[in-house]
Amino acid sequence: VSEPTGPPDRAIPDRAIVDRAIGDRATIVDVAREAGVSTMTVSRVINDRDDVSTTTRQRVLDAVERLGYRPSGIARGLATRHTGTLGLVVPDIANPFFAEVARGVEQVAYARGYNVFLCNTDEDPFRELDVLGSLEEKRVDGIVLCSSRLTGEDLQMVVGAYPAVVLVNRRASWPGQQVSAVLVDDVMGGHLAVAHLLDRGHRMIGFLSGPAGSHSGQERLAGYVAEMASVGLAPEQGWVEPGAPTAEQGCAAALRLLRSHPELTALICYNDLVAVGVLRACRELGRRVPGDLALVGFDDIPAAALVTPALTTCRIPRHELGAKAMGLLLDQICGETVPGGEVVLEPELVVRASAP
Amino acid sequence: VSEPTGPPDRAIPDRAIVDRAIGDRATIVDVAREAGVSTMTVSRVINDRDDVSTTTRQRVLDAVERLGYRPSGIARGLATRHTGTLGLVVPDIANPFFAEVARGVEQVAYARGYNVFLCNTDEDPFRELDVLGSLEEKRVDGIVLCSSRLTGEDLQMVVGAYPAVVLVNRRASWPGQQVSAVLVDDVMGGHLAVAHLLDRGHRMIGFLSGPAGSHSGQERLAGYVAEMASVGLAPEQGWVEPGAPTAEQGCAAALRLLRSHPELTALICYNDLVAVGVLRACRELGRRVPGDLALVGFDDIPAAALVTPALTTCRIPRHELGAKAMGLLLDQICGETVPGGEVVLEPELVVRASAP
DNA sequence: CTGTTAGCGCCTTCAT
DNA sequence: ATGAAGGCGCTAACAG
Repeated sequence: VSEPTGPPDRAIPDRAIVDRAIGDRATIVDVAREAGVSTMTVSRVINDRDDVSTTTRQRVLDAVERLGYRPSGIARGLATRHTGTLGLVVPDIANPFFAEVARGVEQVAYARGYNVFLCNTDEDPFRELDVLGSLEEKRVDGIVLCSSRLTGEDLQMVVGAYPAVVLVNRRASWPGQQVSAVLVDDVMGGHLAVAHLLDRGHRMIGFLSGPAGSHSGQERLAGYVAEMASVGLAPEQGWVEPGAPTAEQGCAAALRLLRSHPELTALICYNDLVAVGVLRACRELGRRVPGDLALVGFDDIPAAALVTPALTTCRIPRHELGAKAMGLLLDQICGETVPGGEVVLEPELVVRASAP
Repeated sequence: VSEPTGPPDRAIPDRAIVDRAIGDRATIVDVAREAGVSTMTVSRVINDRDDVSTTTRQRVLDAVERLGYRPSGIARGLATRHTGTLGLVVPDIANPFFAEVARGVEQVAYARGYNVFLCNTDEDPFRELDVLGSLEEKRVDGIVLCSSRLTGEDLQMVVGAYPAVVLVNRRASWPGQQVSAVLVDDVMGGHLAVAHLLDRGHRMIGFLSGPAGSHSGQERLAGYVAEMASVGLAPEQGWVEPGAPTAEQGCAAALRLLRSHPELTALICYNDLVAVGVLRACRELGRRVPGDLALVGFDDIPAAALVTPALTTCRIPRHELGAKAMGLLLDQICGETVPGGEVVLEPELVVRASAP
């Protein structure tokens, strides 16, 4: 089990400053006094319970208004043992993929009255453990954990520390325990891309498979191979070329692949960035897209629609990924559902100019 | 003062579920008993105070370890009146601009031991008030508020409700009170873009000014006019064309402008999306970029480097915007600084192929 | 150096 | 329909 780097020292605010805004805040006692009732009655009103007479309720409401009272979620959390807060852990919110996942997460949480803590991990397992620890101290009611880099062992400990956990883009289970998860069917993505190209008459279809270790890359490749096989095609070994998932490396990989295998009439790319690289390579080689080479990417990043020609691509439902994850989490927290549920989302082919 | 739509009902988790993970958590009392000391001593140790003997400290630390104890931030918050949590309010985290701001915010907060709540407003003032209210209930120590759509009146109330507030992209002040803010010098952006083009020999420089009501659009335009004037040039009225900030409308606006003023040799665009639209228009008109028309955008979105030709653009320091905002906020919370400080960040010209 | 006492603001249980 | 007493887990202010 890896050790988290110690959490940074908590800054202790100057008392005077804090008191300026917090010190003179009205409490439930003030409201009770102002309304001439007990704190219990105030509590009943602000929690919207029905065993309070209409007139009393109104008196309390008026007092609340007059004093500008806001119940303290902190005190409430201490008393009820649930905080109405959740954690979202992502590698990097500046990555548009996770930004959209976060949007889905936040939207559903907001709709159901929860606030969510945003934590970035920079894909660093130590940092991941660290933020997870801070969320534990904050006593969140549950967490959504995206693309965790934790070892199985660490992950098991983490899962045990929270009332509820949902994984995004990762599966995990141990004897007698399975963690809820939301996943994308990447094999299906490979299918879709190939099927579209086959349908347009292509037979010589290459594959830029991305980083060698990528799980989704492997799955997309599997879908490609299977779909080719379904029409009796066995892609040559040399038709698959790995490479880092950037435009630069995509260009380089495409140059290698297209020079050694000029017979290819279509290319499927690990993601849209790679596809953009292929566009560059083709310009260099004098091959026209889609005329001389059809191109299908993955992800549907914003730039996919902006480059020329616009990219046909396999869209991952990022927003839904987040929304579904939060839905699962909240159902679990509310006890409507037991942990271990799994949702697999299907990608969708967006047809644009690069492979019409 | 506008009314917030009522906050959604808070979901109350099923007791049994919550107890599963929270109920049997070790408390400071357990640790004290295990270590054979008082709770106060444990408190001193976990708060890293130095008035504890080394041997006692070790005994406590061992007990903490053995019991897997984690102090409750909730209980701590109630006792100390500061929670170690902050709020970040943005229009839409899926917008890459705010995603990068958020990254900067989170990074600095993390480094100083704080957790941040992420809230989206969808540019809806009602929703903005609503999330602000929820943050108030959570007793955050401060907030960073991006591109607020609130009226001055509402904003004033909001600012009074928190220990500390920093505005991004908006200035606000009242008699006797000024709110801290981080801003971008858009006038300077206009200067930079024009200066670069003048330097390359352009004189006939048009401006696609974006949405008519846009504040930053106005400022950029002012910078453009001033810089042109500085070399004795007074752009014709017709050289400035407004339009929605999308590729589609950018293309349309460029078509209008270039057909009515074919003499233009360079164009400055409200943002990169508009610039992408201009690229399309030029393709349609058979004008080459940068040969027949030089192009400068704004923002430096990821796609700016991916399109062909890659866009020369005025980069807004988004990450720094967030980082500086959080820095200001924390300094204020710690009492190192008084409210009202203002930081103006300067954009930076990124030279690429569209205006080499 | 260590312990005791008294809350922080709210909710739960049990009375009335 | 309303109220009184006690506790959630932790820390501040004082003792010793």
